[in-house]
Amino acid sequence: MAGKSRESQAERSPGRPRSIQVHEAILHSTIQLLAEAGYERMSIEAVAAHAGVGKAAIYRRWSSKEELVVDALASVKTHPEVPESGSVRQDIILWVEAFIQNLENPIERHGIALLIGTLFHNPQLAERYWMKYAAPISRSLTEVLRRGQERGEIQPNINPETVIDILSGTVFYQIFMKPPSERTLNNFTQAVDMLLLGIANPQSRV
Amino acid sequence: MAGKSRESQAERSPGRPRSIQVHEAILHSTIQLLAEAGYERMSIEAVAAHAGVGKAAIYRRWSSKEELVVDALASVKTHPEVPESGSVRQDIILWVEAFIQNLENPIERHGIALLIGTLFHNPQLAERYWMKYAAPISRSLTEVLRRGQERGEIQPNINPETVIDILSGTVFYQIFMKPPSERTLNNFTQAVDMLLLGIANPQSRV
Amino acid sequence: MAGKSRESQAERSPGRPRSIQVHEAILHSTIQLLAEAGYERMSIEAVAAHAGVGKAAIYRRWSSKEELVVDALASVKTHPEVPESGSVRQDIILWVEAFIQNLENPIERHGIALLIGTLFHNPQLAERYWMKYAAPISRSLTEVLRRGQERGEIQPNINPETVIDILSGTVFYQIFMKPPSERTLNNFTQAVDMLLLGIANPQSRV
Amino acid sequence: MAGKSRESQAERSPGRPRSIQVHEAILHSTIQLLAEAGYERMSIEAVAAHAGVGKAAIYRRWSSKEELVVDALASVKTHPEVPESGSVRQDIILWVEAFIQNLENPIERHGIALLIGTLFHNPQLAERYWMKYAAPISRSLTEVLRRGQERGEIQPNINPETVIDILSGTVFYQIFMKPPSERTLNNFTQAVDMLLLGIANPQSRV
DNA sequence: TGCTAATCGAGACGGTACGTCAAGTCTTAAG
DNA sequence: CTTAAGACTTGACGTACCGTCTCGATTAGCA
Repeated sequence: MAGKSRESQAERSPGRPRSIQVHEAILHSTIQLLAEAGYERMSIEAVAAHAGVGKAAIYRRWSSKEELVVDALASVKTHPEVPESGSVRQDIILWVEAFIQNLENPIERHGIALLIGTLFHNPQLAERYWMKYAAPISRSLTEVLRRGQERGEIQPNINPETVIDILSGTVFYQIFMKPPSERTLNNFTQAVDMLLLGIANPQSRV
Repeated sequence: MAGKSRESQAERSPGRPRSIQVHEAILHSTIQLLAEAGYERMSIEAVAAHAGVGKAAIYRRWSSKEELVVDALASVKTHPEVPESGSVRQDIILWVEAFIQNLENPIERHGIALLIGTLFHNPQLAERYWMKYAAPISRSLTEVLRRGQERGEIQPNINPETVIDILSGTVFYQIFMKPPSERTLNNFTQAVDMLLLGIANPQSRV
Repeated sequence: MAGKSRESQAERSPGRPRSIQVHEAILHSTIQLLAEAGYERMSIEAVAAHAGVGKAAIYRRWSSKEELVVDALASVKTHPEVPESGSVRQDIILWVEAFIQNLENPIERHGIALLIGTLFHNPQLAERYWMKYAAPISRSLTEVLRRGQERGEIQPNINPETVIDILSGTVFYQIFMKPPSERTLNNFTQAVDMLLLGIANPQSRV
Repeated sequence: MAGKSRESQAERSPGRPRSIQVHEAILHSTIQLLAEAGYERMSIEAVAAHAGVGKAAIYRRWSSKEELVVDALASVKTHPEVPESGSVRQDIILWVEAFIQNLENPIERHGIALLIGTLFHNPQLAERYWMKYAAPISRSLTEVLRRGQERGEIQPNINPETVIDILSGTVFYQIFMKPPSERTLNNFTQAVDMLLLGIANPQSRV
């Protein structure tokens, strides 16, 4: 009655199973070469050689360079801490600083660059990376804002998502889009204060 | 003081002069193929064939694919209007909308994607494109803010550059980094209002 | 009046002409590696490397390994001498010896082996090589037989082509098909005499 | 005198014995794919798939593609009949015709082509195939000649081996080396008669 | 009736070579 | 000296097999 065998959850496929060592060696080498050379200059062939692996082992798992890199980038994602200084302003500043520090990592940078280049003609891929990457960061700031609202520091009707867009965007813009010569990282605090207090003249407010 | 350079009368090099038709045909084909295929999928060979031109004619003018593309992108840049509705809030919203509309153009998108990918390992190139691209957009918003300060709608001590970073960043972030499924373009107005009025609770302000 | 230009016989195509040095380097390397490794073990990649040439330069000229090798083999063909000892028997023996000496060359051997393997599924290719290879050898023996007939040593109604088939076949068979242990090269003279005098018992002839 | 080998009672290794069905399925598939595609285009992987067998099952039995193919070819060898028409001339002609018919089989052809290609760099293998292939054919003609000598139709001092070389070679040469356009199969009879009667002019004989 | 050991299909493994493609350079003859 | 055309080297691409190596699942004969 119980049938031939119970593949219930496991669903093991026949044949030699794919080696996790190989899998990890590939991802690891991808990350390293990506950080050294950048997306375009990194070759699958070099990854295979560096990982001590045949090219087929890579193509068996990922169908293209893009897929591989996205997976590799996602594999090094770290979970951001939720800052807890007691004041929203301070928490937000700490969050921004952590965010910036994160983006100083060359791997992150290549990841973002890839995300942007990919987004246009491969939305599924972009989406996957986004979920793994942006979601945890957003969650962290959402928590900060929610506590701020609980403590009465933030207006209760504020939509946290919009705040996240503004703050993330401000950081991304400075780090990714402005050339080094134009960057003035010190005024992130300025930006946070503008967002908290507004830039409109109180006299002219409705 | 007699102007930037004086190729005016003399400076004529001997031999056959470079054809402007060729120059323009190359740029035109580059733009077209770039919009169709994206930076990586576009080949110089295809550009040459499409323009009815030899590859040498391209490499005589630009030293690499990157240089060519940056020049081609810069060649289609449009000068943004300065909105003049009478109110800063409305002007900013109009500016944001014009900005977004701009980014809907596939060529702009490829340009930005290239900018971001390039920035990391070719700062000079990135800088050049930035100057041609971002400067006019910034100038337009600076003007809006300056007029707002004149009319007393914006606090006088506000640094316009920081405001530009915040607004540009917010737009870029939504357009370039969020996957389509996550985009909520309608809350740009919300973001503008947050920036104008602040998100902090007035009771808790110092 | 004479039209655009006179490509009458020359038919020069535009663009950089193919380099004869490259052409020869490729053929030369092919021959060498073929002799060293044999057809199957010889790789196009190795030929390119050995010739100091890109793979594309090879594939621009020949569409496959087979084509290349056939051309390379044909390029080293030598023109056999027509022996002139005064007696047909001696001439034939000399021809056979020259033939055998020829087949001792590893390049010839690989060529023949390839010819046989190829013949079945690529008759055009086989035909081309045959014409360049076998025709001169046959011509040489035909001449020997013709002179034998003139001198009255050979029957006048004998078809030279059949004689060529018999003699060439006998040699090929020994050299190519018998394993070394079975080869008895010394009895080629025996074979020539059998062919000259016949093996049937004179008493039983009609 | 107790026979060639005595694996009869003992010699049994433990574990599951090798399946004869598997063995035969492999050989059968090899023959079929070999006939369809030729030696080089036939892949072990395809043989395994076609036979419904794992690659390991093949490599457990044969150490390389060459070994497998040689064995497969030998497995389809047929034992030639000894013709008995009463006259040597007729017997030889019948033998030649049977030989030719044999070579019309694509599997034979691939076998011979492989033999020739292999001979040069793998004499042992070639020898093995030769023994299984050529020996029975030769034996059949030797018998014909022996009977001819008994009946006084063939000169008693004729070395049968040399005759075999001549006749086999003539056939091989026409079938394998001449391209289809050059083949004139009808003059095999001519060749047999030349060999029987000789081509030299009786007047000029010693 | 189990135990042991070699088998089985399946398919992943490190490699090697394939034939294709594009980048950027060089070489023609024609203008 | 520039032009179009196209050959050049270089080097990566993604595919196909090779011969080897695991997997879990069968099979036999020996205990």
